[in-house]
Amino acid sequence: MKAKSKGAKRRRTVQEDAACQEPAQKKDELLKCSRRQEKRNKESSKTAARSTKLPWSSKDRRLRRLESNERERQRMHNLNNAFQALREVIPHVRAENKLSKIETLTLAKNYIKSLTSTILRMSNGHLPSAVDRSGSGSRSKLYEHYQQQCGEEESTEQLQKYSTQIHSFRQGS
DNA sequence: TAGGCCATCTGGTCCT
DNA sequence: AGGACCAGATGGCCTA
Repeated sequence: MKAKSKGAKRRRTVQEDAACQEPAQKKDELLKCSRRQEKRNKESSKTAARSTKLPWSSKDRRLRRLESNERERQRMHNLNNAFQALREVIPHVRAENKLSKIETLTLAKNYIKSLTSTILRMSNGHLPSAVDRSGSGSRSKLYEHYQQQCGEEESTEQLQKYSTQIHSFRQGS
């Protein structure tokens, strides 16, 4: 896996896009900006035609769109914070090798499985705090849930799988 | 330079 | 009705 040592990067916002109109822009940048602008104009004329019945003026729509964008940006930032928090509780990963989102989720899933399997092995499948007292037997809910998720044969392989994965992430980075 | 990863914008749909 | 959520599109940055 690649090392992720990217600096802070941020896509231009619509407001910042206005700078694209500067004559000093490089040729390809101008092309990209104008293409984007063109697409936006096409989209906005499409939506304008579609929503002629709506009570919003085009100025209002624009304003509401900008507010929406801001909320969406905030939402994605929150999501990224959650990803970061998750990265920080997965052990054996060096901080400078930032896990991608998919790696984080995959590793977290296998980490949870390996922990569950370890707990069950250490407790022989009988956890006093997790015993189902409804009368369905002595097996813990944790054990039952785990078997539903993993199946019998997988339960002993999780730790190995997790270690292998960590190893490969570290090597690839 | 291609490919991976990511941020942002956007419109549609769901939920409160 | 309005905000949250989602997925697709787009383009920037970085590395091999």
